[in-house]
Amino acid sequence: MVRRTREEALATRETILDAAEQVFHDKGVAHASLEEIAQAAGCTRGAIYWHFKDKAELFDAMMDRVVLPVEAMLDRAGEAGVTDPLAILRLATIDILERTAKDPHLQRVFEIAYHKCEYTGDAAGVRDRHIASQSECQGTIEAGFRACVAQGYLPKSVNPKEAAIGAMSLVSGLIANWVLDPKSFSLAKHAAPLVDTYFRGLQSTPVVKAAPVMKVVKATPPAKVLPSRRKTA
Amino acid sequence: MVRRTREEALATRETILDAAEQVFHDKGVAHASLEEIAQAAGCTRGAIYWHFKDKAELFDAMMDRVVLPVEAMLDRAGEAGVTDPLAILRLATIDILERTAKDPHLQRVFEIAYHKCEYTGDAAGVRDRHIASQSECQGTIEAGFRACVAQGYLPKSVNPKEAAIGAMSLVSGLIANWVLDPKSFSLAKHAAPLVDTYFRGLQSTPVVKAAPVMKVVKATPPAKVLPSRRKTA
DNA sequence: ATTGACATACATACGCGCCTGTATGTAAAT
DNA sequence: ATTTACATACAGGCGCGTATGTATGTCAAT
Repeated sequence: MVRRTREEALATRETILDAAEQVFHDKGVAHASLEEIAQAAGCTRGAIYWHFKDKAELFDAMMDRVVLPVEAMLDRAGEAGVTDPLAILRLATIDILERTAKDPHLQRVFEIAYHKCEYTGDAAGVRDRHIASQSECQGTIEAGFRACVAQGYLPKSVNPKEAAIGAMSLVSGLIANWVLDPKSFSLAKHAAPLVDTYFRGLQSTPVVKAAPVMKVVKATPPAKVLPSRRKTA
Repeated sequence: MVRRTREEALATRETILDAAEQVFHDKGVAHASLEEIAQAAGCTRGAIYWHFKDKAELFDAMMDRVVLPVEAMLDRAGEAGVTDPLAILRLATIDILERTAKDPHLQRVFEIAYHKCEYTGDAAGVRDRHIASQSECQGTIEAGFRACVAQGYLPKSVNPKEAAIGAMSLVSGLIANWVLDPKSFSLAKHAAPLVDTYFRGLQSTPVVKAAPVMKVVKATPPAKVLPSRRKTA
């Protein structure tokens, strides 16, 4: 009755990860007990403690299983494209959104990461991991936009870092809002148009760049003082 | 030593809310115990249970204190503007971001809402509340964009709902990413340019709108079949 | 203006369930 | 025979909800 071969052990490990994904999604990470997860996996807590040190390590393993492939994909998109990096960025961005719209696995994990998990001090590893992941992704996209500017696909006035921040925020915001309430709108339908809208905005960036100019006027007279609305108390 | 007048009671209520905000932020909502909150507030759990039914109600009250004013502000922006609704939307959007960049109070609450709180089944009220809030906000913005299209501030080809989804996602994504790691970029500096980028994208929306056209050709020969990506399941 | 009765605004104490971590048992694989 | 891959058993703590205690504020009646 009990299974013991190496591959069977790996199978139960995967089963536990599946169960964790399910229970984390239903109850939230903090409120999920290892007993529930074991029950969902058809084993006991003993099996979980054999494969993982504690809940945090289980969570990490569960995330890795899904996030690592996605990150690898993004990296490949970043390194390969020398021809038309803008199109590559566009496709990669839309691809993530459409992939999310289709894959229930991705949906669950994104929902856990965005809405069922507390980035708190005790499990700081989780938070650091997310930050690092974001930061890396951010860097990749920024490099892409830099290439776009260098090769003339975007105006010189575009700030690559800023463009990357906007793109990341738009995409992560879309995913977070959609998984929170999937019936509020169709991610599949709006993904490409919205990304295109943002990219068109980048292409039409004006050439002002007024910031670095120093001392345009020595002393500005207080002509029309705007009504200050501070004091939120 | 003990305080009993009405206003003193209200004061301790506020103190408890402050403490809850602090502890929720530090430990996460699920991991925060009422004992910790009471200790931070300089009282006992008895006081908390006097003012609030349980942790969920305490959380709700804490959020209300900050969110309600913001929502009220948004509503005012939505109803008032008949002249140039696009400018009003732009200002309101940027205002929320800049206000967030300045107000530590808002920052903490946003960080709690986005990263320190599990939208799980047991406290479904929290999730529903967030969804309702988002939905209302979404509707307000959508109405604004609709007015923009009607008054010619945006092309007819702009889909107001889609535009609102994008705006909401961009803003919430920006806030979520920034509060997660405030030193990764300056929200105050990039807020206005990024919003403007998105709005420029909307203004330059092409006039395709191919969807509503019916039966252009009776039977389309499969000349070049695009890879269909429907099937959201 | 006192006084008593009642409500208010908490503090304290208790019981309970749940969950965690570990220690131990055990049968099959190697 | 030893290790693997779990299942079972045990001890402990923590946090929640509630019940109860209590000192003060409030207010009407006198």
